[in-house]
Amino acid sequence: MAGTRTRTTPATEAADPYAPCEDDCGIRDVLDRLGDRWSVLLVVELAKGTRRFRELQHAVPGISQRMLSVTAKRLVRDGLVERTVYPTIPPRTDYRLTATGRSFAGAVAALADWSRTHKDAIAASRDDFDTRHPDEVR
Amino acid sequence: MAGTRTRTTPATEAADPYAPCEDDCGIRDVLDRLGDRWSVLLVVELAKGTRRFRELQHAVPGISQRMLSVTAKRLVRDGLVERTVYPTIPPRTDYRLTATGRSFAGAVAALADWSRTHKDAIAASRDDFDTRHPDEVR
DNA sequence: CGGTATCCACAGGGATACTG
DNA sequence: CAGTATCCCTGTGGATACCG
Repeated sequence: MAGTRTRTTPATEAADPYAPCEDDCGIRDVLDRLGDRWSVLLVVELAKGTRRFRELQHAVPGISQRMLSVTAKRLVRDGLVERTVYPTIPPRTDYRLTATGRSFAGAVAALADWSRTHKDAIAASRDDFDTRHPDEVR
Repeated sequence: MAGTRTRTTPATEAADPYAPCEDDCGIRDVLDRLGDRWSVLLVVELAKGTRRFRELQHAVPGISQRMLSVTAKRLVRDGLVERTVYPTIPPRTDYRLTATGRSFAGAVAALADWSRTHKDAIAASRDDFDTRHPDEVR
C-alpha cells in the first residue's frame, strides 16, 4: 500500500489531503493490519497458543526473519500480542495473544468464514470477467 | 503492499515461494480487498444505495478519478459490485452492490464495529509503547 | 536463538492530460 | 459525464549479512 497516509506534495501544505474521518475513523488502523501480508497469519497461528520466534517462522511459511520481527513488533505495539523474553543462553522469546488479540482473532475468524463460503463465487466471477474481457492489464 | 503475490527471483523458478494454502486458502483474496486503500470505503458507500461515478467520487473524499475507476473495476470483477451503463449523452453509469457484495458489506460492518469498540485500547497501547520506546523508527 | 542493519526491486497509487 | 493514458514518487517487504 504505497503512499498510505502520506502526501506527495513538498512540505508547504496546510490541510490534510485525506478526509477528516468520513465513515472511516479508526477502522483504517484495523484495516491496515488486515491488509499487510503477515499480521493475520501470525494472529491465526498465535490463536492456537503461545509460540516462540522460530516456531512462528516455521508455522508461517514464506515469512522472512525481518518481516516476522517487524510484524510481531507492530502487533505488540497495538496491544494484540504480548512478548516475553527469557534472558537465557541461548535466548528464548514467547509470543502470545492478549485479551484484545484474542478478540481480534475472533473477528478475523468470522472474516475467514466469509471468505471460505464465498471464495468459489468470487473465483467464478473473476474467471467470468476475465473471459468476457480477454484484454485488460490486471 | 509491494510484492504481494509476486516473486523477485528472475524467472527460472519452479516452486511457489508462498505456502500452498497453509491456513490461508482464499482468505488472501478477501484480505487483499480489505487491504487496499479504497475498496472498503467504496463498499460502505454503496451499501447505502446505488451510486453514480461522480457521486462515489464525492462520497469518498480524496479518491482520485483513476483509483475510483480501478477499484470499482476490481470490485466488479470480484462480483461484489454491478455496473450499469446508460449510453445517454452525457453518459451515466450506476454502481450497486450485488448480493455477494451486500453480504461482504455485512462482514465489513462487523469488523468496523470491532474497530470502534477497540480503537481506544489500541491507541492507548500504541502511546504506551511509544513512550516506553522513544527511539525506534516506526 | 532471536533478532538488526542495509540495500534494493517493485507494485500501488497520486497528478495531470486527454477522449468518446 | 465517465472514464483512459502516462509519468513518477513512495512505502513495503524480500534478500543478505551481521550481532549479543
